[in-house]
Amino acid sequence: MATDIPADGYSSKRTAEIVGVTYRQLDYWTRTGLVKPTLGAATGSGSRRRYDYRNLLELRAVKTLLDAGIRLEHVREVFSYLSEHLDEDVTQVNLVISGTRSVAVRSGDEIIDLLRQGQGVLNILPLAGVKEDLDSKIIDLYPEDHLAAPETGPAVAEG
Amino acid sequence: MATDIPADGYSSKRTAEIVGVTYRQLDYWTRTGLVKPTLGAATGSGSRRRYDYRNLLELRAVKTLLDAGIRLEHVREVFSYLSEHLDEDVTQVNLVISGTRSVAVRSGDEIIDLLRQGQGVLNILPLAGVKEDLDSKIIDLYPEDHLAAPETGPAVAEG
DNA sequence: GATCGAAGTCACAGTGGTGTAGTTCCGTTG
DNA sequence: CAACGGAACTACACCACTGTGACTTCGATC
Repeated sequence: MATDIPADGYSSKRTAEIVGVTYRQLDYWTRTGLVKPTLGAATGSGSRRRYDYRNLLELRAVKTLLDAGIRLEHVREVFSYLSEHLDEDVTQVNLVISGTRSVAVRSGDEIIDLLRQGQGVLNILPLAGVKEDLDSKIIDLYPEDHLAAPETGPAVAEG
Repeated sequence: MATDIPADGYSSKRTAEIVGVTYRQLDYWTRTGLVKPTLGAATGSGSRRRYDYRNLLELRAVKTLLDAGIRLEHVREVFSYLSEHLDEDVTQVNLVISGTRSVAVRSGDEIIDLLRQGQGVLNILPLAGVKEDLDSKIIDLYPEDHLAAPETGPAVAEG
């Protein structure tokens, strides 16, 4: 099964399409260190970046936060935390951002608890939605590639 | 009792101090229409703006959202809604921002419901905290003025 | 009507990009 | 194997937004 998943990931252009940002924006984010293309960073003009499925998940979460009106600077702060926790069962977790603190929260009750102590604003990002959006976008754009999906998602790269 | 509350409100400088922003920032927000000093807009160099207690509440909410990393542009969108609902018992309400939509939500259960349908990010601002912070800041900075507080808050202006 | 505090104005800085024009790598062709 | 062509990274200039600091100008008050 594992050999069904090409290991060469996604190109910048394709990643941008899937995530729903411009190439220039993805380039900017990558150059400024917001994301690191797991399967290969750029080494100069003509080299190619390679993003994996997890990168896509991260990028989609970033875009969702930006669309919600959160400043990129703030997303950056939050993001080191988020990227460590995308491994957990993403569909069961809500990301809660309280000021500069972030936590992964599993149940609604926990969120209510946080609300009670709540200083400032809670930003709640249901990660299940992020994954859903991402997967359907991949299938949408490249249905023919979507033949052997691993548990982590479609994750089928271009070939 | 009503006569105990000076009707001339708060000057720009004082408002900035209480809300916890620079004078220049408050000036910028006011010039660009984010807030309108209820008790008197500027009519040219040398004129004086006058903010009332409700303005302070609005401004404090704005600052809280900004501190939470939300873009001013987004705060502007949300704000027309918020300013209409600051009348309700502020200490009982949470402001929930979902995308560009805003709602006032009373109980935690309602928030959980919103989370379930949740597209994108929920930004939750407990307004009780906003009022508390504001009031204690007023008393902090100007204890001698705090003699006749109306139900809406300290609301005692300079004189 | 002088003084002084606050509003106005202008220029500039940092963030978060975007458009365009190279530049380089890499696979293909001759 | 060398030249070619295209994809995609890079560099540079430029934009809007969100301020800030410095200086000017005006209105209220004494």
